[in-house]
Amino acid sequence: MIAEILKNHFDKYYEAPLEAWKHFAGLCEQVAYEKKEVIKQAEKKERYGYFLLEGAIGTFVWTNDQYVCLDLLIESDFFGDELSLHSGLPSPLEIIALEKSSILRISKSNIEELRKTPMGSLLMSIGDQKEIAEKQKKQIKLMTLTAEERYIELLQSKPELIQRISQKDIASYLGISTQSLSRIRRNIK
Amino acid sequence: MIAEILKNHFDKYYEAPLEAWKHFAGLCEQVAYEKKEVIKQAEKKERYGYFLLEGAIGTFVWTNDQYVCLDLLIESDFFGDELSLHSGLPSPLEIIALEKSSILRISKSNIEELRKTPMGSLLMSIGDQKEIAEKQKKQIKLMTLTAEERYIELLQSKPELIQRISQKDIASYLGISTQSLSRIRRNIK
DNA sequence: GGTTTTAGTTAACCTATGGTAACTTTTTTG
DNA sequence: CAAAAAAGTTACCATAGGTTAACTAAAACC
Repeated sequence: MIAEILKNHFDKYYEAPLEAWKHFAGLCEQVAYEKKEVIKQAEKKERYGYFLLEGAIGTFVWTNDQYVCLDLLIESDFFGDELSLHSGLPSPLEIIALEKSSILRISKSNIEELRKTPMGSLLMSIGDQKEIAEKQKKQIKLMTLTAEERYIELLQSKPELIQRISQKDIASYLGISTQSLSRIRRNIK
Repeated sequence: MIAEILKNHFDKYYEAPLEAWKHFAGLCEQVAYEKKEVIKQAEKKERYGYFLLEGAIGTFVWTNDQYVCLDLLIESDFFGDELSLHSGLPSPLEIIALEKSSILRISKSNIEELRKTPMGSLLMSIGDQKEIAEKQKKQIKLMTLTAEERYIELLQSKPELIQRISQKDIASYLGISTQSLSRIRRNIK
């Protein structure tokens, strides 16, 4: 059943038989987080990769005296502090459950196990490429769109996210103050 | 000799015997570009990965009515339109030689060949991770620093780049107008 | 080598967004 | 359920950075 969710989510990128996903799911454990619970602490080493089955999470970083939201996610998708996981070093990223969430996680050692299989290494590579593409798009938006345009774009591309995530976090994700977001919301109504 | 440059550049990330780098170099061809020459055209498919031996290049994209510089590079480093190369689809990225440049390039089929070796797949993965880390840093800077702070940061972290690249391109890379960059340069002197 | 094109500078003005602050609404907690 | 804390709204003012425009300097081209 979890294998089906994984297969279903991944079929658009890479088709593998259900058996393979069952094997994948077998390497994972399911964990539950309450709202506001910390999934990965800042300045610590990450030891897992995650797949969000149900709920919402946010990735944050405290730099240059500001708390910034780098990413917001609602089910279903992979997430994690990939850089820390890969390098084995601590990173400043903090990952927090923004709703009561059900999460699948896979340990670093099982990831390495998986990476040895052709499917595993392909999955990692696809994951990296997806992440690069996402970050490139985000950079372009930050550089070319106004705050209002970025909000409208998010509203159109991820309407459900706007419904479920607090405006505080959405403002931070868009790189603006909560007051600006309030003003923008008023203006476009 | 080219193998030595590659080994030297990569030793900080991954140590491989010179023989392995000779094999790598053997899969590449050396090409020369004049200043302003287009290395990869916008909306075309990328068929190569590149290593900049000498010179300077910039990655640009035309979106939302603006010409944005996504990346600037002086020797020696890998670069390319990775997303197009990996997906096989056209991408809007344009890569341009900003100085007379000497470049090593490797075809998509040779990359696939290389990826089958343990060293090759590790190199690709390291490259992806480096790119994700770079983009994450850039995003954080865009979201937390002012234009002036971003310029000073670049000045300190890559002084040579500031010397060699035109202010037009640096301004675009920093996400500001050339007039603003002029003003900033005057203010900090 | 002179002309045209491109890059860089400066100034005046304008606007989007940040910061402060006071207030209301919602959520959390004992 | 009441009290406290957090989230969201609104208004006012301050300012970083964009835009336009006119000018200068440097590079590219015939």
